[in-house]
Amino acid sequence: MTSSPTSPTTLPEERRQHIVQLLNQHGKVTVPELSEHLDVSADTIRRDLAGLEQAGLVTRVHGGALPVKPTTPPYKLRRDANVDSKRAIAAAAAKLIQPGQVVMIDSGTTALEVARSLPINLLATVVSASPYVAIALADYPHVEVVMIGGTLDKTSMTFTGSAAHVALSNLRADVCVLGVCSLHETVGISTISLEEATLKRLMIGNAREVIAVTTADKLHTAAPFVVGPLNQLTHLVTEASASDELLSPYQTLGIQTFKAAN
Amino acid sequence: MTSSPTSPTTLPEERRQHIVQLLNQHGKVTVPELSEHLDVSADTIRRDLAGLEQAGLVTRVHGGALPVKPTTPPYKLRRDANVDSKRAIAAAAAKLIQPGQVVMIDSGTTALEVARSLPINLLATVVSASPYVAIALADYPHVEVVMIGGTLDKTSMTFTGSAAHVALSNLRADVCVLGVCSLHETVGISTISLEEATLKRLMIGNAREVIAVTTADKLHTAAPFVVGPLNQLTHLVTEASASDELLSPYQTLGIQTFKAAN
DNA sequence: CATAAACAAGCAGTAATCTGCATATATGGG
DNA sequence: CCCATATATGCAGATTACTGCTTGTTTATG
Repeated sequence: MTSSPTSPTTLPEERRQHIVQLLNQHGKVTVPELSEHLDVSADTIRRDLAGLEQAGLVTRVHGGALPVKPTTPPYKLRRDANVDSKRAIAAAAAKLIQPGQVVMIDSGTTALEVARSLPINLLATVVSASPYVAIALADYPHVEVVMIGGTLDKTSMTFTGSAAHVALSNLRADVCVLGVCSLHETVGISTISLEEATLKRLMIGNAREVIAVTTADKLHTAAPFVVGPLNQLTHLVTEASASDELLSPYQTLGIQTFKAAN
Repeated sequence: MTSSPTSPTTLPEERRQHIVQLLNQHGKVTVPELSEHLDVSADTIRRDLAGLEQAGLVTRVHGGALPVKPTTPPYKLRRDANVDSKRAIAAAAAKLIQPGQVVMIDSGTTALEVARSLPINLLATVVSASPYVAIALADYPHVEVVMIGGTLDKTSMTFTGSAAHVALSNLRADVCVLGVCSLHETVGISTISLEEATLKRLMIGNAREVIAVTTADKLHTAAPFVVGPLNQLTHLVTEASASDELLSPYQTLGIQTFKAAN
């Protein structure tokens, strides 16, 4: 039976890591699916899942496994995380927007709060690729809302793809409000997906001023996909709890830094 | 692609999480509605609800379930009195959507309810110019959401303008779900704004089938801006209360008419 | 009070799971 | 080189979970 000429030896541990990866990537895994994909029997998969649950890496359910944290999309979880500090940051950033400007607002929870913090009578044009931003500004009588269309990326709730790329390429804004994933002194601006990085790069390139809004825990960290160097930022708004030491690299680059009134 | 021909499977536990999510989102859930939406029998739903109540996640009531704590749902569109009849119309229209199709969904509250009534494991591509539709479908694992960008028209909550025009011109859909403003035997399809009429005309022209969804009070009425003749419609879904007399003009045109199970 | 819908309990078929056991595949000592 | 041991895997039978259907009962509503 097991007479495959070259047995591509897959280590058990390697296979288990693969299961965890598939789960995080796909949101769920089923036993038959894994059995076929990894070319082992369903029993082996079940034993793997039992071990992974013991290790706290998956939640075992009848028929397969789900992520440990409830399967609600990542975005909805983040929505409720540190809303207060994000709102304080957003309020500080909103003051930097001048009447009459064309403003790009990134996706991401902090950037969304900036949209919500804008004064209700503001006269402006707001460009965004996030449906939440569009809905948040629907009641603003003097704001013209321009949406970047495309394919919905469900983890970041942003419209992406070539259509978004084309639409963004033909725009020129006064200000861009960037919801930053990670900022690092030497790595620069970075984020967790390639598509996101590409779009952020376009937004930065097509705006005169770039305001980065971020919680303090994102400072001095890095993510896989690099957007560009730090000196493309013109303003940085973060929490009051951020130490001066953390902010000094940005100030030496000529970036205006602001702390939220926490 | 490693796509097997078997239909995408939904884990029981996954389905229960969906129920909780729908409950928090809608403020209430009914057994028939969940049965339709999740594509399982009413008995299974009842068993799910019993288990969820045991776990303290829902409060079981006759006919469905309510949140554990009597919260006021943040449901902005709820002030609309005929939500229930719109939802019934939407449920009937959703049955006309076949797996694998490319579906255009118009803006408007009834069309939005169609999106919300689609079975959760539907495999499809949905094109829309409404941010609410995009958000409603964000949790559908096998639906690709394509957004038509443009300038936000705040009265209809649709993205319009030349950008939307261009994006719609380059699309070809299997079916279009049209939220109709007015239908009249001699005037045809009409609506209240020029921009809306233009976009609806484009959507109709680029879809193989056109399903109009509308409450009965819109039948035999007219609005200022004409979209096109009635015979461009292929299906019409309306309330159970609509008289046969009202529907006969459409049937003689070869339009398939459906009444919601009210 | 009558009717239709919703419910609960039980039954049967299918799929998933669990348990014990036999067979490989190293790994290291004699 | 041979063998004992631990680990990993697959298989077979018993058990459990899930689902839809049927029957009789309860609940809501006009």
